Amino acid sequence: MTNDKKIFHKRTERRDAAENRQRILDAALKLFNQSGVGQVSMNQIATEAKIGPGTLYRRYRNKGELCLDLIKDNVVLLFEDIDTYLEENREESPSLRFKAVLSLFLRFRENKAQLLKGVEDSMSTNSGNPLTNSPIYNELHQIFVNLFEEIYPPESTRVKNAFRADMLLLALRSDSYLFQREVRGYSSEMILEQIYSIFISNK
Amino acid sequence: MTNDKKIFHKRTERRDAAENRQRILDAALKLFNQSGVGQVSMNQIATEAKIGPGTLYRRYRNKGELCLDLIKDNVVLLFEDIDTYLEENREESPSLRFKAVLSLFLRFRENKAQLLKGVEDSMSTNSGNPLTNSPIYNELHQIFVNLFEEIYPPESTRVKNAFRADMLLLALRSDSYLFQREVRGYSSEMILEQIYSIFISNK
DNA sequence: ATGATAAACGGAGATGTCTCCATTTGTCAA
DNA sequence: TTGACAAATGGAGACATCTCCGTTTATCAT
Repeated sequence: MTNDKKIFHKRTERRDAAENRQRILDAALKLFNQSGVGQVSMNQIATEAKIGPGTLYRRYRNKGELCLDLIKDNVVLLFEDIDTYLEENREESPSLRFKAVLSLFLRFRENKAQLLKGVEDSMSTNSGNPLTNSPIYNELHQIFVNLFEEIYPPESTRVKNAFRADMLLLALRSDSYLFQREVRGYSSEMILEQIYSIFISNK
Repeated sequence: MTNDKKIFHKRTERRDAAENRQRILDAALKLFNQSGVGQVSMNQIATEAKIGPGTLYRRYRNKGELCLDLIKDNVVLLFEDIDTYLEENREESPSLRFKAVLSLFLRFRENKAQLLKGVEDSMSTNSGNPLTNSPIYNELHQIFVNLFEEIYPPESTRVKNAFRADMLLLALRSDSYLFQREVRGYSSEMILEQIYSIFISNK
């Protein structure tokens, strides 16, 4: 343990780097609370953290990565919650478990709406599709595929469950979720209900 | 006709303005073909068209509006095709008409993939949701809602058809369509089939 | 024709993203 | 302790978006 660095020939994070990291996180959080994630530029964050822009960009290639770092703990918790629920409720029907997972995610989405939008916005600006690149969505995709496989056995449906899960994830992305929330005026619960009914054919 | 301007107290577009408009369109088309829509900046277009950046931005608030102008004719044609089809096939089943409209749109999407992506990209960067702001998607939304109402009478489904249409339009957006096309490796026909099967419950 | 006027123009500049690289600094081995 | 080296730094600068505003110009009424 004390010798990890020797054993693996890997240097530990330099002390000044660790300090800067924390200063960045503090600065970002402060500015985000002050003006909203969308309004804050990387430059402002660098200035507030008293570091050069280059330093900031080496650590976080864009604002999305910074936002992701800021919610990393919550993401881990979310997936722990999901795993726990799924393990403790193996006996429940797949559709009920599906709804529960959806519900857990939507709660998370409501809590971290701004930062999550920050993540997705720069993902789509910088590197194609949020679906592909965000680890969050990849992991969710796997979870939903598994549930769908129980509900729609591959031999009984013309739709590939990976595709079905892709469609579901579209509905959970910030832009579409917030659109339903703000433009169409749905509550979180109503959105859940609608999504559920579309993806679980209620025979 | 010769007196529209007098009658309506509206000046006609100035000659130099009209010339510039055409120069912009030509320049944009040339550069787009040369390097791809995504790689070309507004500055480059302004330079190529031999006008100042301010002039370009007054006419088109962003690259998306320019792209939209470039495909406006095709958009009109698309909706004419859809209207014609729907009028000539009133007797067909709603699901068949649904699939046909989907097919017409996907053909359009394949033809104008780059420019359409250009439109949607700046829509989402600049003004929230492509769903809301693009006239194309608004009109499609209406068409799909009408078809859904035939297939799923409001009293028989828990899902609002406006919501269903919103979900469908998500699947038709550039980023998700191209994701299926390029990452998942589906052909246009396979995507059509999958979307159809998800939104038309095949009892 | 011509002058008043609204429209169009262009380019400077504010702000933002992101890269590059000369310089500094912490760390580890000797 | 020290010096070599990898890691980290910061800021200049390349480009991009987009705005603002003083200047030019086409058009219409007279």
